[in-house]
Amino acid sequence: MLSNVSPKTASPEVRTALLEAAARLLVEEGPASLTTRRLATEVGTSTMAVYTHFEGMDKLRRALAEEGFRRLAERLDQVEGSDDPVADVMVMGVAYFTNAMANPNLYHFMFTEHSNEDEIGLGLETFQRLIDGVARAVEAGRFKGEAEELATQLWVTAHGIVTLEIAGVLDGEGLQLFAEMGSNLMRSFGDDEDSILRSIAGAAERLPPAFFGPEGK
Amino acid sequence: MLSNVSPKTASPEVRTALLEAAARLLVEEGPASLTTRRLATEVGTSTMAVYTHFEGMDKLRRALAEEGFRRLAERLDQVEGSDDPVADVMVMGVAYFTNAMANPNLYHFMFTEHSNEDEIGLGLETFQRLIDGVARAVEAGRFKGEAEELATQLWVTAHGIVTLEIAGVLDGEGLQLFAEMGSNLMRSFGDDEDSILRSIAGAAERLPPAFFGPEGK
DNA sequence: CGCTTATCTATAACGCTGTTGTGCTTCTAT
DNA sequence: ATAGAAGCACAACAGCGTTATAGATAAGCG
Repeated sequence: MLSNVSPKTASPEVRTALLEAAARLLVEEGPASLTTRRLATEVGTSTMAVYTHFEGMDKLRRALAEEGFRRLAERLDQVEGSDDPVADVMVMGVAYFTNAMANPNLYHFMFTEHSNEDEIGLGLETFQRLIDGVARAVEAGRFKGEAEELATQLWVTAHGIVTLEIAGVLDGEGLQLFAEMGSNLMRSFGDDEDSILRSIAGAAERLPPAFFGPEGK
Repeated sequence: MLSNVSPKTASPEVRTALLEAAARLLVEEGPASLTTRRLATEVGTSTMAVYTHFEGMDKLRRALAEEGFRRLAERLDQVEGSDDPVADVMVMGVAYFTNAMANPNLYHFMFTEHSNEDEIGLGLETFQRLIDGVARAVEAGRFKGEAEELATQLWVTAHGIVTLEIAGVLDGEGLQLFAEMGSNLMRSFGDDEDSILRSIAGAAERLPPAFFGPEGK
């Protein structure tokens, strides 16, 4: 490899390129493909770039986990609020589930890679979207209780289903199970059966156009 | 290392020693300590033992994941059946949660390492314990529905809480959350509030003696 | 402009990893 | 007793993350 045209100080985009290459490799080829030499080859640089723009593979992997949460937050932000906050939460739930199942390697990575103690609150900013949605349902009188507490129960259910589905023990019935458990959960939140059924119908109308399909690749 | 007294064909216990050393290393020092050379040193042999008794690190890791499910099943089998099947399920739930939180590295490993397609039903034999417990509650008229379906919902909830707790986002309130969500879940299974409260009281009596504490190490 | 300084990078090397090949030792079976 | 098989130690391979070193370019300042 000849040392030809090489920018020196003017290359903050190498960091972005590394991160995007890492995300693509993780999604398409799995975590084993995340090596310094492979990343360097993909970006067209040397392994030193990993140490210049990150502090090593550990920090790069952590940045990649954050990128995963950032993409999930972006997806959740695409869910537009309506006059039915419960339907909004349902649509967010489907977005969460669909996004996770479309990129299982990335989803698993997000909840695995921050095993280190520092900055435990990795996905909390993303989780705030769900809390806000639940808070609107509480304010509307549909849910009774503290928004964060209720949102946590929804998160636990979604996360449990997604991870077990990824592990291969749910035989692809994860989304259906999520709908069932989600309905029961919302009923335990104080919403009445008829309202839930109407919100399900309303949420269903917002889903079929493959709104959450694009990133299915 | 001199080649001194070395049994040839009469050593099926080397396989067990490797597996136990692997489990101990995983629990005490984390997944990074699972290397061929480290395992060989721990057992007092060479790295070739990994290839003699397993087919390589991949198969050894898979066997270790199975060992984790085997230990979990053993723990669940320690829960004695009583005349209150719902209380039995509650005690099993606490056993599941406590066992997982006592060895988070092993628990995470169990659901991660079978990423390969072959033999997806790794923990299904273990899961059968929960299904049987739920089936007794159904037969007793406490729960309404198909046992496997209800057990799956309990498993999803427990797994979601455990994994999020391990990830560090539940601030140690996992067990309390599990009790709350578990109660709501059982109520959605058709059990009435008073019966649930009585079963909780009955289950609580069987827990305090640190019945699930020994393996807390 | 000329010079210094800082930043980024390529190359090579270190110790580590999983894996494989080879040969020796020991047990089993005929 | 002899032939075969099986388990093991040792050495070597490519690949991994990481580090040290030196070269090349950009920016700052007289």
